[in-house]
Amino acid sequence: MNHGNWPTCWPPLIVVENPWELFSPAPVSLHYDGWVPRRSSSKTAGKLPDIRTVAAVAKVSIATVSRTINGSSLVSDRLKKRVWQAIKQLNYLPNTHARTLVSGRSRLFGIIVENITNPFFPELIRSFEEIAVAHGYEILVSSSNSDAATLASCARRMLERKVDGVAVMTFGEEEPVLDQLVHRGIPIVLAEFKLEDPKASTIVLDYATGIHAAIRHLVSLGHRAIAFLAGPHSLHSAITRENDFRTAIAAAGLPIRKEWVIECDHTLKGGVAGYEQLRKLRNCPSAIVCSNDMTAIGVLRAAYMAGQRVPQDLSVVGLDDVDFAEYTLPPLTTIRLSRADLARAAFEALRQQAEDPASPRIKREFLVSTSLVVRGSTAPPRADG
Amino acid sequence: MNHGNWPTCWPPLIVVENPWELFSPAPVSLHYDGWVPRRSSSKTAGKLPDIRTVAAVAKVSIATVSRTINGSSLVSDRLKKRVWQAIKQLNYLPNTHARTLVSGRSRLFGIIVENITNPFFPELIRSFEEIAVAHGYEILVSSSNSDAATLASCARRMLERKVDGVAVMTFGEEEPVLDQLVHRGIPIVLAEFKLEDPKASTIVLDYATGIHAAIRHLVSLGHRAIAFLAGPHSLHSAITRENDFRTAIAAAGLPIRKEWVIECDHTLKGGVAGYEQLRKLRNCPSAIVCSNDMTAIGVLRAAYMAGQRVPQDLSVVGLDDVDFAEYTLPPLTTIRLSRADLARAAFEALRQQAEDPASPRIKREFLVSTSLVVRGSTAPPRADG
DNA sequence: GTGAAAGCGCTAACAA
DNA sequence: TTGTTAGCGCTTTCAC
Repeated sequence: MNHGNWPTCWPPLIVVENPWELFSPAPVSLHYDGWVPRRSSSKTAGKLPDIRTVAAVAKVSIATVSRTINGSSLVSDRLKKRVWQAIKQLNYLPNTHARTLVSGRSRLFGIIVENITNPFFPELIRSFEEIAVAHGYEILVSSSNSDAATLASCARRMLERKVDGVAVMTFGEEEPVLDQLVHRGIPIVLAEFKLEDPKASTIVLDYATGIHAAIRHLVSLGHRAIAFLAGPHSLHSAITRENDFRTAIAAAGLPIRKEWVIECDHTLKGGVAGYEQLRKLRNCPSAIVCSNDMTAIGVLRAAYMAGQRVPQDLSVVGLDDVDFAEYTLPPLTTIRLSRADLARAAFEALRQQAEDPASPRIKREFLVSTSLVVRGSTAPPRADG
Repeated sequence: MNHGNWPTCWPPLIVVENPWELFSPAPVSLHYDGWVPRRSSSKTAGKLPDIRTVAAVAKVSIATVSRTINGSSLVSDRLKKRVWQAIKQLNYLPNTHARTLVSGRSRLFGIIVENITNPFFPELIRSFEEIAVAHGYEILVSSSNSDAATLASCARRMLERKVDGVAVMTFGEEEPVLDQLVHRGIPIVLAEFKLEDPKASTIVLDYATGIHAAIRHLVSLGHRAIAFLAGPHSLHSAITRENDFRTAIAAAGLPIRKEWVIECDHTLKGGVAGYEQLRKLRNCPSAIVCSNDMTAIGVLRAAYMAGQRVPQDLSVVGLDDVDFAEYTLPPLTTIRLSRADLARAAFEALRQQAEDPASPRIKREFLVSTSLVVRGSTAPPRADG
């Protein structure tokens, strides 16, 4: 099979001028003249056209049809044209399951996300889907909802569907599925978790750059009491973010108080809870950096309910830069983690492994960086703060 | 194939106590004693176990393995047990593509959404996935991004993957794909669009109830100048919502000014633009009802930037009640459209058609209602308003 | 109850 | 270049 030539649109633009005509509902009139169906015609009647039907109409062998579809160069232009005409006329669509069965490749990539209702992930999925479709792949999406059993079930289903690779975008909860996936020799990409397996790639997320920039920004504004609402410690990524925060604070020569670092859960609710815990403190910080945007938005909400104004009374910084961040009140200052970059890296990692596993120069590690986006939720602290 | 018995977890709980043990990475030691592989052993070596491997280990025929897997009652308990043991031992997973190829059913449902980055849809997808997985189905997600070509491509890919049905959740842009889907005899469900085809079902959305409640709420608060930020007129649902708004306003005995109904595009940006257009008016309305929550959140943002306070200076009502609505500033009063109900209806419609297409009492129409959720974005208008 | 065997629609190896 | 043919892994008759 010619993997490099899998047509992205159907049929490929080169051959047929307007591929979307294919989908016209016009009744198809077949010209089988002289062709005798291999099986009883009563069985064939009313069925969708298959490769044999196309071959019969185009008066070629099924191998030629297959070669044409797969962009093999071994077909003469004359036959190629006839085949595409027949395909068009019959409104034929190849059966992916059959192709997968014989070729051993499904052109399906799985993507498992932590929680699809966190806007970070739909944006990631959208980018991933766009890239995949552009390369002739389909995607299977699953949301693990941070539950080990669900995650395991996602993985099993993907295995049954014979995906060519899985992007595990759970940011640190992946252990339970790794074994099965790796054991079956399926290419995987992980975010932030290195695995000593030839089929596993890693996307290293450089949070440090963005977090350091955020701290510098806050310090230059005059803040000295900066809190951190961390993500759940079950997530590698949450721990990395917290560590980067600590390093940045230390680099700025600032103290870290134990009670200023609170473990939340990356949800809106968690942000509210974290804020309330912070408010109880005698020495309340003047700025809060959050492990993700959902937490930050929760803080915005809680501060509003408590009558504290952002940014006058309190500065808030998020992390992710979800589309929404621009529309919060006030617009959220946040550390951007590009979904498009992440999706690109994940896809590239999988594609390499799936299409050229033997290549000696496979890239096993991808870097995605972060940067600070300053909006309206940060300002100098109050003089008496 | 026994469709009613497709196991939801693997292997079914009835037979094996802890199915997740299956995924243990423990090296599998095979006992092929006496069994001769059908093809050369060099080819079989290193390959994933298939149904023949299981049959050999369990010392039964592949037919028995197949029957066991599919929950056929024609297998004795003795053999059933042996088969499940072999499956467990080999860590065997059936190949979905092969099953689909021969059975003609993929146990795959497609779901096409308008725009996955609108939080309404991830929530819908999550519910749909949960229900589908619980019934042994897998889902294929696609986002049409309100683009006809993309939509057509989604549909074609789903057709190639031989989905058993498609939920077209684009709320009124579906025409381009309907033909192909219906033409191929695939069951489909549409939101709000009735199609005269035996394979098509419709989910009727009763916006009127929620919209009437919203208008009554606003009127009881004292509002008389109520604007509507509509969705794009290319969407059936947007038009329905607008009509229901007009009816509700008329029912309340209020006037509708032409300039108070503005066509937006259901995005955050659209809400901002709509608000700004409204602000230019001499007789500015004291309340704005929006065709969806994204628009309403955009309005909240624009009003904040313009220095208008919500709800003191302006009341805002959304529609959808996305998870976020509770966390906007102020919390958004909105008309709830339950994603869970919608997902349930969509799945049920597809399942019926897919599993029992001949049934005389197939339900072709499902109703999902709406209700008003009052939060903090509505209040009496200013005395001078 | 159980097994043997015929394909599902397609690709790839081999022939011509 | 083109065609013939053997399966991919499974379900499903049809025998026994």
